[in-house]
Amino acid sequence: MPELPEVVVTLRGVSPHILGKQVASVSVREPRLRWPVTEGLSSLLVGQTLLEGRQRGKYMLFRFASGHLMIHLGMSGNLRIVTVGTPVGKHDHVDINFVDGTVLRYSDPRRFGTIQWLEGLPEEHPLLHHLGPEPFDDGFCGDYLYRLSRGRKVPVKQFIMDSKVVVGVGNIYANESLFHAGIRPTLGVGKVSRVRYVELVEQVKRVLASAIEQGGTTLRDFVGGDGKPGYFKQQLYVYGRAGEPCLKCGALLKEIRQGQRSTVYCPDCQR
DNA sequence: CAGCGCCCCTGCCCGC
DNA sequence: TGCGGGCAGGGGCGCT
Repeated sequence: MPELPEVVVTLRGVSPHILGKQVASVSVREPRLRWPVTEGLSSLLVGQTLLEGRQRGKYMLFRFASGHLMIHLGMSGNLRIVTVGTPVGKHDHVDINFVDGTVLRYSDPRRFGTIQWLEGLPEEHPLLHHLGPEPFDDGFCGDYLYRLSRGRKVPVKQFIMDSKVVVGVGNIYANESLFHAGIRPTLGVGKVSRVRYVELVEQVKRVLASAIEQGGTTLRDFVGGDGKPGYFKQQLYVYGRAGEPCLKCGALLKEIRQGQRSTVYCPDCQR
């Protein structure tokens, strides 16, 4: 589920409940995630105080004095705040228990996520090392995409979903951004003009920002319950609407597959 | 190096 | 109602 907006909103949602608090214990009920949960996580964390929570792409980074706890939600993960003694569900794989009884609970049915302890600089970690700019960075601009794309042939949709190009643009928002920019997802990147990249970047930023904004209001429930925090179904123009009429021009939206993922576009608005 | 296809896993939805 | 197949929003890896 989580695309960048969900990650950002999750981080904002859980942070106030755990920042500045000391870890009392850690339980890892299921270490077999995408990569196994760091061995001995408990002894690495216990006694340390959470100093900061931030995000790099879809990775969340929680800073402690001696390192960072890195959490990725994969496709089906979520984080929420519960209290000690809250019954454990089938997919509640990891708990970080704080001394005041607050629990940061990680849940992930498909186990595509990851929880790793990092020593040293997070940006030097192999999983973060090659990441491109954040979508809201000034460095992510039309000119950047234009220069990076010259001489290449990848379809523009795969290009903007490549984390070496820019982080945080997942399938849904790639579809949506391309729609709003009027660019056909299959178009080879080398053929896209500079002005069109300027437009695309603008749309990526706008679409992500509005999803985050929407999430901030829809999704305040990180606390308590067995809550799946329920992902925000904001207004999507193309994703999940194959065969339905385009909301701008009425033409029927088309669906194709690119890199094992579904692409939906308007054959009239996107060229 | 660029560009593909594969695969980790469970849940859910659809059609029979 | 039960069951099998296909599909899901991530993303690294290994092969050509």
